[in-house]
Parts: sequence; C-alpha cells; structure tokens
Amino acid sequence: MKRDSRLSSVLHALLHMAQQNEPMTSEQLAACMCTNPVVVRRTMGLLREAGLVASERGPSGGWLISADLAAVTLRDLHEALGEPAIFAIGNRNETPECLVEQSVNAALDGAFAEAEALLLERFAKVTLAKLSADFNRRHAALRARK
Amino acid sequence: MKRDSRLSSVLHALLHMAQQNEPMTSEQLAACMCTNPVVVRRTMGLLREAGLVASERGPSGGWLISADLAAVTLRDLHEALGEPAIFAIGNRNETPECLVEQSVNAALDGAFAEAEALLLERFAKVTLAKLSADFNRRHAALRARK
DNA sequence: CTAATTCGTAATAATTGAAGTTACATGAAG
DNA sequence: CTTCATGTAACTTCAATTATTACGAATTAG
Repeated sequence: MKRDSRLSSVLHALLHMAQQNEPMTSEQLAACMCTNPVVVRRTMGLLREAGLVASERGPSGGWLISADLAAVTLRDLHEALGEPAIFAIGNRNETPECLVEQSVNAALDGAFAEAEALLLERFAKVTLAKLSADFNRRHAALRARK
Repeated sequence: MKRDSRLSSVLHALLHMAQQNEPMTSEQLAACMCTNPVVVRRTMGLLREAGLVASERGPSGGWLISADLAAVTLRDLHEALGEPAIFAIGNRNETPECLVEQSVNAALDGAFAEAEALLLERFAKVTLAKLSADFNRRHAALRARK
C-alpha cells in the first residue's frame, strides 16, 4: 500500500506560507515540496473548500492562508483532506456471516478504533501556530549555533 | 493502497484450527477464507517460522497450532507477519534537510508513535484463547436463540 | 484587446505493495 | 510408485496514491 502523505504535504506548504505574507504559487510550493504543481492545486483545493486557504488566479496570484493559525489543528486538516483511511491494516471482510470472522473483526476493530481516537485527539491539540512556533525555535537555534 | 489483511486472515484461520484438533489443509483454510491455498501457505509459513503453527506434508498432512492459545497474542501474530506498516498515512520524506519539514515530521511522528504504542499494547492483551472463548460465546448464543 | 501568468480540472500513466495464480519441486503415507 | 499435501518461485492482477500531460478559465499589465 502506498502511504498517503498529503497531511504531511499540506503542513509543509502551510508552514512555508506562514513564513511569508505574499501569495505563493503552486509552482513555488511544488518546488519546495519536490512534487508537481498540479498535485499542489489538487490538495490545496481541498483546504480551500474547508475555508483554510484562498487562491487567486492570474499574475501575482497564488495561495494564501485564510484562517487563524491558532485555530487550525491537524485534525482540521485531516478532515479537510476527506478523512482518509488511517490504517494500512484492516479486516478482510467487513460484513462476514462467518461467526469466527465476527469475533476476529470485533477484536481488531475495537483496538483500531481506540488507536484512531487517540490519534485524532492528539491531532486536535496541535495547531498550526504551535508548529510555526516550533519551526521558528529550530530556526533560531540553528542560527545561534553558526 | 490495498490494505494488509493478513492479520485478520491468520486470526480467522487460527480460530478455525482451534475448533478442531486435526490438521487442516491449505485448501480447507483457503476455502473458509475465500482465498487461495498458496496465499495461505505463504502467510502461515511466517507463523511457522515464529513457532506458532506446524505444517506436515503428505496425505493426512496440513496445519496445526503448535503453541499455547493462552500465550499467543495479537501482537505476537503482528510480529510474526513481519510487523507490517500500521498506518496508511505518513511523512513524505523521512530524512528532510528542510527545517519546516523537520517540524512537521516531528509533530506527526510523535502522534503516530503514541497511537502505534497504544495499538500494540491492546494487541498484547488479546490472546487467541480469549478470542476462541469469545467465538464460543457467540456460537452458544446463536444456538440458544434457535 | 492581447499577451502573460496562474489557477482549475479532466484524463491518463507511473508506482507501490498486497493478493491471486500458475507451475513445478519435495516429502510423507499407504 | 502413486497420491496427497506442503514449499516456493515467477508472474499477473488489483487498488490506491502520486505524477504527468493537456487544455480551459480568469486575472493583470501594457
């Protein structure tokens, strides 16, 4: 299974955007994320639908953050991306008649549900503002060492 | 990405095997799991390497559980399968030079590590004996209703 | 108005890993 | 020796993300 890295991608993009107040083009974002402008548009388009970013066309256009960094959490981003499947492991058959499989699924589903709940809780506690602050700390630390 | 359902599969197989004390052939197991005998052999082979099951060739051969059901946990099975990736979501780039990406990865990795730890803890608490007992309860309940 | 820029999006291919299939070798039981 | 079953290699299929190509639509500048 290929892992979905869109959450990581959009975070990367948003933090770069947070560092500068001018619109960034899909091309610029694609360059700093080693991907394709079309992929950027597709993914950022989902964030736009959720009201997290805005896009403008034409020269001097591009993408801008349109929400309060302190109010947007990783969970919001996960939801904006359509709540993709979190686990790469799953049941073979979600609606089994076989009683054995029902027992198996019940056991696995319970464990996965707990882990998912924990993950989403953690996501809900991390705001873009915190991540941006974390980045600025790292940046400052690096410059201090030089 | 296709989800890895091998854990679910082997659990299904093991519980069927636990219900009867004779060896079950790959063909029989494949039939009750709607899959292919070769897939069964490949997957069960991993459990054999971990000492959880034994296989015998020739007529009257097949697969047998060779461990104490009360001692084998879901976590053991997960490990026997080679600890496949649990999450379908991940970072784009595991070793980034970009400081922004480092902040992003640190935040995501922490959350995923916590969720994984919880899941594995849960897995470690579920033994095959418990699952088998759970199945027998369901089976008895169904027969009582009829 | 025209040209350049940038997003919007459809359609298609590449990529990745699990699962399925075919084919044949190996070993055990009778 | 024949039959039955596992052991495995090689290959194909399948599902989902990601990448790419191509073109349309909107906006700005001159």
